Amino acid sequence: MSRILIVEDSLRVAAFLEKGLRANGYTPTIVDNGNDAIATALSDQFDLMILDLGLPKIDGLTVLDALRRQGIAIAIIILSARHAVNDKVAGFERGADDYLTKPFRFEELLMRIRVRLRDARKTQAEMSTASYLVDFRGVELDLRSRDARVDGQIVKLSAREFLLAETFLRHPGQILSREQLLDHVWGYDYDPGSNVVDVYVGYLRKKLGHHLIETVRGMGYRLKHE
Amino acid sequence: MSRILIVEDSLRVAAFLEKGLRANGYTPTIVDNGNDAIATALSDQFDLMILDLGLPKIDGLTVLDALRRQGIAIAIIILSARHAVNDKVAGFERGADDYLTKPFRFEELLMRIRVRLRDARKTQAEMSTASYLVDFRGVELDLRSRDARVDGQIVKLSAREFLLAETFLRHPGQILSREQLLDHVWGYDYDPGSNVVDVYVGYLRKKLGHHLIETVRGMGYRLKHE
DNA sequence: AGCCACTGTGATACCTCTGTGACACCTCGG
DNA sequence: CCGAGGTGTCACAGAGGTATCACAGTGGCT
Repeated sequence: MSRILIVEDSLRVAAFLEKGLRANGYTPTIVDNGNDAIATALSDQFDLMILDLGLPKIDGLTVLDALRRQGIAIAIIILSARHAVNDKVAGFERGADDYLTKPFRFEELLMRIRVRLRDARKTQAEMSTASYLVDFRGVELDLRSRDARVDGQIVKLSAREFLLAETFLRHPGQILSREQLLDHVWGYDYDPGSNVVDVYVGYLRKKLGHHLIETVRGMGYRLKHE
Repeated sequence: MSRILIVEDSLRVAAFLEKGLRANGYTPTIVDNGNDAIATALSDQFDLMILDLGLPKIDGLTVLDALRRQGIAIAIIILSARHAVNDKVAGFERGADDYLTKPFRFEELLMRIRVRLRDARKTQAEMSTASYLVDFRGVELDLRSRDARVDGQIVKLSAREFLLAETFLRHPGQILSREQLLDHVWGYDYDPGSNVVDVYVGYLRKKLGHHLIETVRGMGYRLKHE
């Protein structure tokens, strides 16, 4: 299983990342400053590093420099609160593999992680030819064309609807709380008091069929699995 | 077995915690103020601390700060009477591992304790595979999906019913008094004069089969064990 | 600019679950 | 066999979680 090093000083974001990665089968480790980041990346075997640029004392870019100078080949995905293109360019020039601006949706990060790791198990299946498709009981999602098909019939989904549907199809049978769905589909800092999830589950049901998504009262929703 | 430090000034709650933890195989120690909490946590070897925020003199958050500043890595679960989200965030940011609002059900605390203690030694793989199932004579509870199955057939249980069933299955053959069941399933400050337990035992019998739960007159109920 | 699809909010209707109180029933000791 | 206290069951009302709708704002496209 892939080991991921999270370098992030905000406890809230770090916890969000850890929880999400663990739930998706990765083994995350958290450090909250540049020194530890360098030390840990050098001593331990990690497959990928998620690096926040806005660190106190030692800046993320400095960490990046230090690692690359020492010839550490670990894949690095940069997180940044700044919208400046400068950071993005600077990051790539110093050897980052990918770049993400906060706030981001967890699914987006996951996707990039999968690409970077070329994860033997899942991603290969997902990325190689045939499997741009996610399929579950007559409902297919074509990740490339963003089309959905129900029993062969093409159904148009909006961007949000598609993301939500994808999240459900990737976790069949598992209960997904409103909070989890907000994190994954809307981004981790979205207003928790909103009822968007309810509304969009309603949209999906109308488009994909009412039998597909089940309500688990007090817990959340899930794809029916029988 | 794991040693747990309870930091709680309310005698009633402390007693409730001690009794419950002891009954579940832990070894609890009680202190009722911040000074003792810090001193004990520093001197003794505890695996986990249950920390009430509403302490006199030295506040719980202060205790948390003091311990973390000294590099004590003990797992900490916070209890708080306040519903303010502020406390929750403040707690996490100062290094608490989990958070529970009073009044809480004992089962909920137990669950969190189990997660925290297991975190320490067992790996992710062990947690995700087995042990989400509780099984007893043809009745299964899937803790993750909140499904109940009787001889393979899925039976829908409400949240309360599920909790009650879980409590019985976790203590097969043991007589559980109405008081114990109230503590575990409804919360420690629930009106002791209520007959909810009787009513819900009735619901469970109807749904899971009348042979399953036996009445012990004058004592309580228990899972039949032959 | 005008159109249109999409997104998210707030209000409201709906519905399940929860717990109570009343009452019937059972069991045991006298 | 009777009474008392313990237990089982039911209907109901309140609480609170969920579904749905109309609408306003946004941004892309022509």
